[in-house]
Amino acid sequence: MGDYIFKEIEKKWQQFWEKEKIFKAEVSDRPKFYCLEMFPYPSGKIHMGHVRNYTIADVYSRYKWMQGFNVLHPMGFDAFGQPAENAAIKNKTRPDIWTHKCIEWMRSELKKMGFSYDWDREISTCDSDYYKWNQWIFLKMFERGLAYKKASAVNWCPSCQTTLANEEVVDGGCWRCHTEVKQKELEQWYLKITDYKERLLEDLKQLKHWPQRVITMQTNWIGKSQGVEIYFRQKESNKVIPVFTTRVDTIFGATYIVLAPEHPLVAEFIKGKPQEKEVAKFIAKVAKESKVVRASSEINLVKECWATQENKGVSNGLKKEGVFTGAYAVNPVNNEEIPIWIADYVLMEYGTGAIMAVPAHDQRDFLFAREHKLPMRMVIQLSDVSCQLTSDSMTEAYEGDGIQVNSRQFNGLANQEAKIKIAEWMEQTGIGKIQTHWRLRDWLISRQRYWGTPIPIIYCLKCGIVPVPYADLPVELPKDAPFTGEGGSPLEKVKEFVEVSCPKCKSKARRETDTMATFFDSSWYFLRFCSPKYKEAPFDVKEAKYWMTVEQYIGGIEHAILHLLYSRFFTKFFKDLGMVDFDEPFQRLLTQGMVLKDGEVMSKSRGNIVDPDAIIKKYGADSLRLFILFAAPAETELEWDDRAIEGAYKFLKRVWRIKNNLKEKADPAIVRVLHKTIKKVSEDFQELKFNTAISSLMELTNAIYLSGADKEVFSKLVILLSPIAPHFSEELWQILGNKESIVKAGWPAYEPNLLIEENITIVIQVNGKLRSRVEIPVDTEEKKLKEIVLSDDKLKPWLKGKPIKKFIIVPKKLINIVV
RNA sequence: GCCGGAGUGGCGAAAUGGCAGACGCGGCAGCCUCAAAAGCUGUUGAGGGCAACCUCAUGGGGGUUCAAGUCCCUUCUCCGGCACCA
Repeated sequence: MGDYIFKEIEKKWQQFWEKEKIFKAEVSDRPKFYCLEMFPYPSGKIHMGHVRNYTIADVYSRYKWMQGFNVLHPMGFDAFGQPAENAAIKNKTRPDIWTHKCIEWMRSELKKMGFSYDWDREISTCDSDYYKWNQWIFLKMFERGLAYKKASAVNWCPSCQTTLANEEVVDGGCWRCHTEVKQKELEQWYLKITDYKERLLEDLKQLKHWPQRVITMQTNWIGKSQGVEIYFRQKESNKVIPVFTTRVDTIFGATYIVLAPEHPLVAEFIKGKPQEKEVAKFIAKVAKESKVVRASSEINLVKECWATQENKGVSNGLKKEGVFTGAYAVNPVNNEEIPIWIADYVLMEYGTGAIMAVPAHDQRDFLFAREHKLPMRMVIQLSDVSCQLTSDSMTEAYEGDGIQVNSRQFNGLANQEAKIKIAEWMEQTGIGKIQTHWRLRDWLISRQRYWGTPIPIIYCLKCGIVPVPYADLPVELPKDAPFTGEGGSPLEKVKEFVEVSCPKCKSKARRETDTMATFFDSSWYFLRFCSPKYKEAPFDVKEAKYWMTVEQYIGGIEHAILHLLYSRFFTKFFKDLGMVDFDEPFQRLLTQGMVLKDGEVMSKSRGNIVDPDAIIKKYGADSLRLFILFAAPAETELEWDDRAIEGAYKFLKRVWRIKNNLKEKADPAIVRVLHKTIKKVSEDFQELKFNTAISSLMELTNAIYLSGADKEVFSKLVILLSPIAPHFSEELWQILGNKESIVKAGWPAYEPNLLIEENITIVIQVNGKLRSRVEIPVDTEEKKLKEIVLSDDKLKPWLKGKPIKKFIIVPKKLINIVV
């Protein structure tokens, strides 16, 4: 019979699946399963990262189909974004035309992989049917005060000519083009994600099946820290200076306080003092250093500059510069007068912009105090009396736990206990207030770009900011906009778009020309997939109730913060609107590893890209799928290997040949191996451990090569292989005489009785070292077993003349004799 | 600096505390062939031994245990996240 001609086979079955709508998802009374992968940006070509991501999801979906679930496995395109504009400038085309061309091409490439999508549910975020609902959601948020406009210094990418969210600044550069990010004062739209900070943090606990590292990253990003705001006063003016600390137990050790250079009270404090000039000079100098350098991750660069310095035991390599203001503050717990300094290591945007400095117990304060010869006082002592710290002998701050000293009525308490007691005492006396600070900031969504969702807002001279009425949605992007590549949004230059009449008073008004960050689009697409053509709302509440939540979500780790945090935020917002009844959209998350070539990420600039299309042409999609699953566990990095893909292809051919040599009746031994394999593959699929599932399928195949298989055994092998190599398996399934798709064949069950072996091999160790093994019937009694073992010739030299101290029996496995 | 994760043959990798290296790639040998390709069968951690077999091996050093790649302590290296966050 025929050879394995993957080209014909793959085309045939792709057409079959599409025509027969095998993977159509419809609400039914069967148990549902929603398997979702992060939808791609339509750049035109798929890369190995897509192949890996979507193959993992596809195998799992097909496995769920075969188990009898009603599976929702949709695909769409995250189609807004800057490359379309860049292409428009470069190729003198329109972004919509370019994007749709890319989508078409990409869709055909995905189809060549044989993925089991319900293509009837395809969405593109750049279609007004979709982005209309972005605008709808924005308006709902606007009504509730969750979308607001604010002037502030924002991250600005000079190359993309647009603003960036904090989450989009990576190592001080633009996440997309890596250009150094600048600060710019602008009026911009924000979403009040901070209103959800408690829930975003708290509900992480519900995510039992998310990778720990994603949970940790989000926790850090939200950055909750609990402490006390303490009210110091300036000596002369009696002005309150609030200071935030998480270490209220060290309050008696505060020997000076430090304000950020931008702190609003600074000017007042230095006025008329001899220090005035020097302080002003210092502030000017700090202001010149860009905020990016001081506050963002570009610190890495600065760190390198300081790397040559001696910085043993230093918590960070930055030098701390500062000046004395000439003013004094009063410590409210002991009325001590302490100097007020200004330093660049205190940031205005965190806490209150002022700190109490405790050099003995904070490393940064320690370094600063040493540099400027400021006093130091121990207030936490080691609990070990034989080993006590003194402020003179310390080479670094002691930040650990201990016993309170020099702390008046709190002396002798453990510092953790004192922390609570002091905080309570401060609340009672009004010295301070228990408070929580957060790292999370509101989400900046304005972009000065064309290819995105227009923000549905109109500016009227009389009425101010006016939302576009729901009935007027969508605010459509004008198709013809001038793409010059010069600064500013092309939308500003489209008169018909900008010039409108006010929806309220009908007078002349101006339309907002900013568009939304594309992460807005992807924050709710998983809900749209439940009812992609719904016309009344972003999604049909009834359909979403059936399909949501997503049982398995699969995508790259690069979205651990951005997309996954925003999606969680939107879900909570929809819950508040009463549209969904759950807190979290994604039950289980798998972050797949990257595909590398020669130890490096595949990229155009490195020139090490392996094109999936070329591999499909040479070996077929099934071999590619098999290889990419087999080469490494799903979560770890995968090294592309040109030779190993050949191995995958060989394996398929090897299975293919079995059909020519089927026996009438297979040996019972092979049937037992089959059932073992069914068990192993089922368990591994459930845990998305495809590499070991495949290796057990290879073992079964090897066993069949040794002793042969009958039709029954071979059919089962083909079924087990079908989620991985679907075209290949459908073809064999048909050759075996089946009329229906193998997807409908059902997932095989294993017979537990067949897994029980009659004879088992027991390993015998002497003093933990392997010395012999015996084969015995499963039900051998311990006494008998002991007899057999002790008469084993191989053991004689090891046991001779030595008394047996212990005889350990691990049932059905191992015996260890200790002599 | 803090928080995660990882270090196992030439390579990708397996191992509920119980035979380390399953499965595959590559290598070597053989069969088939005029030859090649394809395929099939062996073999393949290191060292020693004619052999049966022995010794050593999961980044390093300690420990717990009858038994450790796996648990604990310590240390080194690499990767990722956060970072003058008070």
